Amino acid sequence: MSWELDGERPIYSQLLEQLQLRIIAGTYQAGQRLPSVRDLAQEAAVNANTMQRALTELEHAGLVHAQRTAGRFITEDQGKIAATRTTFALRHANTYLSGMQKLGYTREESLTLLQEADK
Amino acid sequence: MSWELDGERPIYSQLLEQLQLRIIAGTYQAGQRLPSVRDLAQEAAVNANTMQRALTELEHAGLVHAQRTAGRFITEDQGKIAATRTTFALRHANTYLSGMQKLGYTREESLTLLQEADK
DNA sequence: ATTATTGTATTATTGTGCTAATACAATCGA
DNA sequence: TCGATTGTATTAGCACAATAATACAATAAT
Repeated sequence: MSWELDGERPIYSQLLEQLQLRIIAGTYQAGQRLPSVRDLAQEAAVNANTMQRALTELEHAGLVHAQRTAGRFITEDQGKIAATRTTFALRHANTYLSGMQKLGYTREESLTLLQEADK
Repeated sequence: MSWELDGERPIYSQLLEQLQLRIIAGTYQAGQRLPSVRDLAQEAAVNANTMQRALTELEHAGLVHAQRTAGRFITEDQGKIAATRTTFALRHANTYLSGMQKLGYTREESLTLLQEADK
């Protein structure tokens, strides 16, 4: 899995988001040990400090916990992971609906458009 | 109508987006004259240069055109405005679907979630 | 004709995200 | 025991968004 980064938003913020996604998607399993800050930074072609910042925020979110010198570990709380997934999904839904509303689309129009939309 | 700005993304980018929205929503009608850069800047509590940058990009998008000393005017091409609206809507739809896909939701799950979602 | 307003350009300064290069304390492993 | 690896902290420098303060040419209005 690759690290997709654009110059639109702060890198640490994008890293945080993708780390959360990997936990939700199961790329990093519950209880599993994460690669070291330096390894993750190198993997993402990013400075170690920037990755460090993302991991610190990820820890504030309660999805990982650091053990001084042993490394970082994904939370074992499956419920927390599932809750995060739901939170993300609802946020996406609200973002879509409010965005469409600002364009003058009704709720129904927003739904029907989605059924036709293809990538 | 107020100018909602957060510190997440560049201000000029948010201004551009909201200007586009106002044109799409009809707050600024086709052919209508825009307030001056300085007035718009003051209204948005933003530096004139920042507003200027947003307007320049808006002009690149073809939605407005500047007349040296008379001011800026919204395009009279209704089709272009409508096309912009559709483009925005499709982008929202794709953003939603791909975002949900990254969370592991199927297309159907994404649709049903949306039907239940409330603000 | 003169004045005010328009878009536009220029220069300087500030704040911050990001990189870079280390340094240190803790502890796991050989 | 001792070296390697861990998370963490610190300092410096660069790039750029944003602010601030003007300045100028063109032209609409009076």
